[in-house]
Amino acid sequence: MERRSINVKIGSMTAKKQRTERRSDALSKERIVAAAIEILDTEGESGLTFRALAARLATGSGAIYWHVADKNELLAATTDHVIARVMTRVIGDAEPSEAIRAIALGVFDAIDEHPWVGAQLSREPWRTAMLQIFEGIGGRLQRLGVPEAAQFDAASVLLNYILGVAGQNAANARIAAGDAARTDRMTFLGAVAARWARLDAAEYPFLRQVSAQFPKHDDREQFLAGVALILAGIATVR
Amino acid sequence: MERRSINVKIGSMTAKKQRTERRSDALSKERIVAAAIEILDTEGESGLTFRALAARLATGSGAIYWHVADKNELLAATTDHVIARVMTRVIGDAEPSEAIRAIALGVFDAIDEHPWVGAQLSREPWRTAMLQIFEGIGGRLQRLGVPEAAQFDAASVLLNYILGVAGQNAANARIAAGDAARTDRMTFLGAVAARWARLDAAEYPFLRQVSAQFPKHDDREQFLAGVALILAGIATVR
DNA sequence: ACCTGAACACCGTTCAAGT
DNA sequence: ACCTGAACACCGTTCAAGT
Repeated sequence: MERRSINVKIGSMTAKKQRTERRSDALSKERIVAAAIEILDTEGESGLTFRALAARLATGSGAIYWHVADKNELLAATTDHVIARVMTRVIGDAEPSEAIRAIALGVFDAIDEHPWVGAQLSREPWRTAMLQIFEGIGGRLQRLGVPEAAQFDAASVLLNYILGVAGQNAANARIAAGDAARTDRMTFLGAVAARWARLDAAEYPFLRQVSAQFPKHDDREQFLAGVALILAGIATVR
Repeated sequence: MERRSINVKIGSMTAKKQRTERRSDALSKERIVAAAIEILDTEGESGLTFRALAARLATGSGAIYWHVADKNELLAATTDHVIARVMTRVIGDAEPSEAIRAIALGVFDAIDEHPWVGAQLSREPWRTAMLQIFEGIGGRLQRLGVPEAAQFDAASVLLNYILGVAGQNAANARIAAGDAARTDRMTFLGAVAARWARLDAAEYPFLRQVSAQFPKHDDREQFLAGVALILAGIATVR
């Protein structure tokens, strides 16, 4: 099948020697995860089916189950993969609060690139991806001098805030993708703002007021502003 | 069908006169939403299918589509219904920061009761449910004296934090429900903590330390501590 | 040990046909 | 106007059979 030629570049770079000596393009969890990420990025969450994945890997759909327990594990593995990359890139000896900002931003940008991660992160908690983020944040809070009794709560606020934003970005991307196939960011925000502006003035005064700033605002900046606000609150207890 | 007798109590209390004069137990969006909520509460998200819903309503599965566009709208309507109840209960003239705490807690408790709401809230944003929460928070921030330029960011942090926690609670409930059918809260938390304690000490020092406090901690208290932390951060800019 | 692909038990959604 | 329920086009998952 000519599909094979596409797959050559998918695996772990070149066809380095596998543990088994079978065909060099043998299936492996890594190749499956890589292919799944490609599908998720290009076709969206609904595009990832075992049939589509099998077709891309030029194999039978049942073969995937030899390497992966089920779709849940597959999705969790793709999320872990994306987040693990982010976290290794973020490792460094920056000043703690700066490091926290870097972690948050790294996750934000990763989700901007792979919106489906935002949904998955919340769906399967206590997996490697979340633990790495939590650990990264918690460690910096310790070095920041947050008293031990407050560290757990402080790390939790930051983590949950990040998860909340992640979920929203995933949802927005899903909506934008569905909308006439080619709605860009600005027109999407504009449409939301316009809808808010049309809301009942008595019932939604705040939303109407805010609708004016909405199209101008930058999600990434607002996300960072939120992190700063939370860090300011944490500074209060140390 | 004897199912009918069950359904009598499901609708809008007693069979008040309908707009149409047909059978008093005629289908309506409200009855469908109420039945869907019952299924979601008792069988979980995966239990809500159009076939199950139709069976409970003693009708054909196609009939539901006369009142509801598709499953997405059905889920959004159930979420709006649950959150709307919370928000009307919360309305009052409490001191602003106290009102914000009440809104947050109201949403938290609603999700504790209907875990699926936590997942749905993030899945379909910019719907009535989220707008009501956002408006409620934003309005109190104004009254709290937060400068106008900071109101949007401040309301967003709080909203996203709530959404993050909501998503986690939904996921935890889903896991607990799957686990041997009858894992209670404490043993679930204990299991998570035990797993954390077993993590590599070099890679996850923070998680290992925190694992000791984890079983003792109260999600609700921790949620409130997070709200307080964010409010403290917001107080910084006013 | 690993892969194949037909088969199974479901889904959401549609739609001709009824009342 | 509203409801019925068979039919359609999918799913994830299993498993006997192959190499």
